[in-house]
Amino acid sequence: MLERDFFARSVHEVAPDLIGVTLLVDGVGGPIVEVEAYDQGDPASHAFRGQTARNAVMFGPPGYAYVYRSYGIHWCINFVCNVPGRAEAALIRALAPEHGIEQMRARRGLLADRALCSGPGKLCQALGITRGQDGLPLDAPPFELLAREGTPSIVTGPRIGITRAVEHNWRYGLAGSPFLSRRFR
DNA sequence: CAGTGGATGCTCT
DNA sequence: GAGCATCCACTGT
Repeated sequence: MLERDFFARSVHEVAPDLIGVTLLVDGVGGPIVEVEAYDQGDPASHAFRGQTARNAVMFGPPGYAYVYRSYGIHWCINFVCNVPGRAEAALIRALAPEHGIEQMRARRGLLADRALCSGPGKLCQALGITRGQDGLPLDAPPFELLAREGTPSIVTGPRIGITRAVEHNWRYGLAGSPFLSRRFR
């Protein structure tokens, strides 16, 4: 498991450190290969305009899951970072499917491995993440986070799917991974 | 491969 | 009533 205070830091430190960390939900998942950072004062962040019912978890303590519905169809999961009130979070965008691949296929349909978790919405569908996991701590079931071994080679670039604050290179990925949602330029 | 548009539900203006 | 931290199918090269 990750150290208790892993998430009690700036999201800009946590996000790259998440690359290579294994995320499991009820034993299904694999090493994270793509993450985006959203911080306080970030016009692209859900927390930018203050606390609401939807984003309340972002304003709470670090080390918790913030799950929201995207485009009315998909679910996306964030890990809350920093200290309460700072409302920073790392969006988990892709992982390498290694554990429970059969269950992922059952949830996603018969797809190539590289299509199972290569996007925030796909990843949540493959791991069975919904509103039911919003606000749950990351150091207790159904979650399991396993520290990475070694230091991965990390690439950065602009975040995807946003219209504001596009200038920041706050998207982090595992260099050369075939499981990214999109290539890095 | 690149580009486009529809599906769909909820939040906030 | 607008606008999404998306995905997939479909079009045209």
